[in-house]
Amino acid sequence: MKRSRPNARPYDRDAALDAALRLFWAKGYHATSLKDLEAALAMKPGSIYAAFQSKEALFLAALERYYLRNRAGLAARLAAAPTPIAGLTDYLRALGRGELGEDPVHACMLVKTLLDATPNDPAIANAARHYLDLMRAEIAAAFERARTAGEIPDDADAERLATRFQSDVTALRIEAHRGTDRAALAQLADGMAADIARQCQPA
Amino acid sequence: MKRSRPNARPYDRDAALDAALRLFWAKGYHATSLKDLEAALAMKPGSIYAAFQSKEALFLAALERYYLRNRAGLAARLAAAPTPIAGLTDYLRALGRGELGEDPVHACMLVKTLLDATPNDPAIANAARHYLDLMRAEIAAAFERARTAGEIPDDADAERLATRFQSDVTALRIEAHRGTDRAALAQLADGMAADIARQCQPA
DNA sequence: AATCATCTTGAGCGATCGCTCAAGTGGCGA
DNA sequence: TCGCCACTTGAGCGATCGCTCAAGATGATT
Repeated sequence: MKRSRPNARPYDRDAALDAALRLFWAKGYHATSLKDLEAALAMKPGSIYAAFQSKEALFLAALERYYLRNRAGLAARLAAAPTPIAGLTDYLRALGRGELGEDPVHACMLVKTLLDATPNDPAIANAARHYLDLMRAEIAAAFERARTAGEIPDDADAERLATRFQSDVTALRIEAHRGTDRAALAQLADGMAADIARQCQPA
Repeated sequence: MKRSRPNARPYDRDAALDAALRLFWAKGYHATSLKDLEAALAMKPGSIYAAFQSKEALFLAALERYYLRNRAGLAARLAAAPTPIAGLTDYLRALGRGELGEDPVHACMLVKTLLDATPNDPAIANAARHYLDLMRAEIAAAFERARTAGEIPDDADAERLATRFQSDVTALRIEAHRGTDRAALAQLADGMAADIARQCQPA
């Protein structure tokens, strides 16, 4: 929207947002300084403020980007699986094996942001909460699809299952961030996936 | 150790550490300023630096305090329960009902610290990781006790169960921090407790 | 009451924070 | 070829950061 007139070497908004995302994800909002951003984005402070309105706005843009990617990653796994439940449990198992290509840090950026946010940053905390809600809704929708497809019992509680699934994903990512070894991580993910699958069987 | 000579109105080290713990827990290390600490501890900067060596050292002292309390809380629950497994599952259920008297914020301070720490604060990240390891060992020991008491099968993997249990606690606390309503939280905790109990039954 | 060791005080240090804006740069149409 | 104007630049703003230390306050001892 800024590039209305055609001249001057433009900054690469996409690449800049990517770099900002990586940096914010790794260091968190508070610990990331403008100096850090200048280096990572290869932009001078003036340019950063011309392109994005403020450090907070840049963070929010990066967070949205993270959310969209996360959402797409889950959707891709679900689309590739034969059934919704298979897709969800595959997602957990892949997460435990580091097969989701999330290189830099491992804890979920939404969770990191939620825990890092203070009452001084209401916009940031609200954004993180909102995206987490959207992800949970996405998961719940998958469980709903499983129900209408007859994969899980009619009386299964999709909301409850989604909450549990999201908790598992959160815990798994934190465990990865913590540095738990690959074998234990895979074992943990498999256990979670098995429990989710079990709860999807008729009682 | 500082109070070797008996005079001058002394600051209350215990109360100061408590206030620091509450503040750091709520805002995190990076977002807490010396100004905040001055207000919370009712001490001037000079006194703070005389009593504790630095902001980082004060944080580490507060974190240790948090760990000791957490440890004591778990031990109390285990001691009050008829069996180790009953104690562990009770702990989860109590956590889901907010019966552990952890007022201020709800996410685990060790996890918050782990996620907030950057490579610039190696001491802080290491301390958080270390305390988390100690807590996991405490949990694993409880599962071991359950095994020698015959409460769970001989071939049960106490380390694996402890990892899973700790993940559940982490996720549950984050869910509470997020603001999930009481009913859903209790439901989530009950589901986790049931799964743990199930994994403790012979195959 | 005077002494003295101890502890508290708070102004303010240098560094860094997020951010601004006047000056400079460079691709484009004429 | 040259003026235009969108865009970038970077020195540096005021505020705040973590922290220091000379000076003052305090209470036990004599």
